[in-house]
Amino acid sequence: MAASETREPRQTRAIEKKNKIIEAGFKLFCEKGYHYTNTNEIAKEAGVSTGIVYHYFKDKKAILLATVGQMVPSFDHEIINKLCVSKDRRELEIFLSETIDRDIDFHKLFKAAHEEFLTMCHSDPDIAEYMKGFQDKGLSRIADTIVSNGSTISNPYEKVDIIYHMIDQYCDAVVFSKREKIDYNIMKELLIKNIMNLLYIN
Amino acid sequence: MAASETREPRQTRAIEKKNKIIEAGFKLFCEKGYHYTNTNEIAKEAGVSTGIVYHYFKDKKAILLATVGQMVPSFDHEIINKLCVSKDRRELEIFLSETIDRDIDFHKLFKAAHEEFLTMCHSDPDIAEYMKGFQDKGLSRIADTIVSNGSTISNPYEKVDIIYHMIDQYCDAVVFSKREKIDYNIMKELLIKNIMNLLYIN
Amino acid sequence: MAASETREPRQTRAIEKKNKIIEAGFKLFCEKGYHYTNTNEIAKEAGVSTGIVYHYFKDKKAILLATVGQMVPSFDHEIINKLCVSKDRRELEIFLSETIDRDIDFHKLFKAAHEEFLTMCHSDPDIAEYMKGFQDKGLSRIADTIVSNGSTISNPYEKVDIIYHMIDQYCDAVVFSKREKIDYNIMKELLIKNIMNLLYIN
Amino acid sequence: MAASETREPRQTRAIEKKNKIIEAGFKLFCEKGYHYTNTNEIAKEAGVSTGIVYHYFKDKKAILLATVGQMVPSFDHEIINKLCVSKDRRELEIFLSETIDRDIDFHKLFKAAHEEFLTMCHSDPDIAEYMKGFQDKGLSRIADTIVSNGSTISNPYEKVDIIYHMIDQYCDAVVFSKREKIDYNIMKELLIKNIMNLLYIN
DNA sequence: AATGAATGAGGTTTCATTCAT
DNA sequence: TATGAATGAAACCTCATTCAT
Repeated sequence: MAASETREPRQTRAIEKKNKIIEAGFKLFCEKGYHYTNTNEIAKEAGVSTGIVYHYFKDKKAILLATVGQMVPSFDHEIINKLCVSKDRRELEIFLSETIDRDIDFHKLFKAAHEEFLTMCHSDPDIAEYMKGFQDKGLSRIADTIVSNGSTISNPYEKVDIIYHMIDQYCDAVVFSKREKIDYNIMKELLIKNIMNLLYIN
Repeated sequence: MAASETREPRQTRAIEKKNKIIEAGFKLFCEKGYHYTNTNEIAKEAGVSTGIVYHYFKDKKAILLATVGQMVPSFDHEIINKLCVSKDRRELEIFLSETIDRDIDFHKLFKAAHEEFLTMCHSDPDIAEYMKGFQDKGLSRIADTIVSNGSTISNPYEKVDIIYHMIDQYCDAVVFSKREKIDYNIMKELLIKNIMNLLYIN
Repeated sequence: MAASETREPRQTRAIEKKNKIIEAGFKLFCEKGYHYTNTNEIAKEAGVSTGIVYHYFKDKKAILLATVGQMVPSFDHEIINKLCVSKDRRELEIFLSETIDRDIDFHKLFKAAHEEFLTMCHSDPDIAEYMKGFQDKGLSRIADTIVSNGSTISNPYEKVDIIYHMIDQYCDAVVFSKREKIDYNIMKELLIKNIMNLLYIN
Repeated sequence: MAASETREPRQTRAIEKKNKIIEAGFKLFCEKGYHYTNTNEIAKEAGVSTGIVYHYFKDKKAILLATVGQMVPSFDHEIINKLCVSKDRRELEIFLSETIDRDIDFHKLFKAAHEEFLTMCHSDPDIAEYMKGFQDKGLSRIADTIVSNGSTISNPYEKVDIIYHMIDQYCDAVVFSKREKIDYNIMKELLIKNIMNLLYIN
């Protein structure tokens, strides 16, 4: 889909320019939301003309699709290794804690756009399909590795999914909607304990 | 805020008309999303004129705010009682299972609008404030009752929050983005086990 | 088709406004051509706002379609009566001459738009269909009357068509593309003689 | 004017390239109309770059002007000879019939573009001038030959003009806008009879 | 309280043309 | 000569909101 809707530039300068547009779009989507960002602003932010935006992207939505890659936290090999290799509970807890902290920073930057994107999945089938594929790949890769590493963890696909969203939700709450009666440090501890428990549940 | 932005009609017919508008707005927001629904459509769906919409609501956003009440699942007393009173694990698990099933139906109807609303919380302070209050009230009421009932559950506010979002997330996945590799029945079992564990963690 | 693409206003003032838009569009299409006239200009010329244009017309093309009625010379009863009733050749010739003169004036006003419209028939199926129907009705009405009046003229449909276009073409030449070597008075005489001949050919 | 607006390339390859552009433009103008064809499409169809188009042509209009030569049927010597030399009515009628058939094929290919071009004559003085010269030359050449051949046909310029447009109109109707009530074979017969009559009218 | 016509700023997108390479 | 990325004015159209009735 992306291939038919976005022009793939060969030359380095062109790639840079395309990336500039994606970055500009991403930045503005995060700051103001997709619907409150117009294409002229994206062009201006990217330092290019309006027209060139439509040279690289079929339409405004195609820019949004191109930013998805930046909106989903990269499930890098570190996470994967830690999760399945490390058998030391304490080590894993510390790692989870660090991951959560990193994810909070990520949310501070991208979450608004990410969530709007999720929302649009519900009204726009194109986006839904695209997003689903993207998240699937990321989460499945983690679970796949767990499986292929011969871990004893049962139902890894289901667990990884649950854990991912628990962390995601926690970070979102910390960044955007701190409620008075909640102690977010305690909450984090509970979260980690709960995740640890989930991992080794049968 | 809502009070100052929406005119409260005294007469029954007027109230009915206002409610019709809210319902129409809610229906369309759910079906198409806030930004893809225009006020003329709302008026037509409600069977009223364009002008009268602006008699009852300050602007389009005010209609959205008025629909929030319908978007958050009612945390009724049943839930509250079961959660804190029941000490029988098995009974509680069954209850959780039923609650999840009910919540899935709720998602099928309202989730799209609900999520868009959450998204807008991030870019629109008015909405953020309004929404926070709303959710706060619902979730806090549960935790409050747990506390006042002398339950032995620790950190009830944090736990209720986590549990709420875990269920929410699960329902969303079931309704909107079923992933191939995931068995949602197993996932549900894991979820319940995990919630049970969380409740009695220290 | 017209019904679904144009809103039919009930109230007199609204009808007047709609007509103003049609007139404005027509005027500008004649002066500058359809493609060189933009909707803002039409609105301004009509003394209305941009938005209201799209309240009455689905899109710019719908305005064009609405102007067709004014672009085709009205084949009024006078023409019809003269053509079939009058058996006096001399009288008919004079009448043809007058008709041609009147048609020249008509061309001076409308021909550019008319021709552009014809052109668009070739690239736009909607317009083609609409135009065909319109011209069909006008020309057929003349031929129908000839038939129903028991005239001795054979093949009236074919003849009326040929004659109409001969006159049309002549007027167009007089108005727009006078060629040096041609004496348009002589040409007119030839035309009339030829038409008279055609009418009574077997 | 054309000379000053288009660069005349000396080298063969360049000439070929220019011709490719003209052909591409002509093809697309015929298929989609001038206003619905953009220069990028022309370049792509011609297999050249966008930029080079503007090396050979001052602007888009210049491409249109360059295509005119292909849009007017070539009034070749055959036609001319037949028309004036042949004194045999029957022979002439057959010839007219064949000419009309050939012209129908021509219309199938080129009429849309031709007509659009005529239309533009009315709004664009450059095109008007250019076109007038072109058609003038073609039609006048026929009439000139008639005159120089000592034909007895009176008012040849006027007659050739009328006849040309009658045929043109007939072909257009056959190709583009067949009306139900008309029998185009009968119409053709009438046309030929009428032309024959016109030729020998005084 | 009610209507729906009217407004007009602003959005997305196109495209003839230019320019750096 | 040749490329095709880049420009940016301008086009069409939408829609939240207002206003005359």
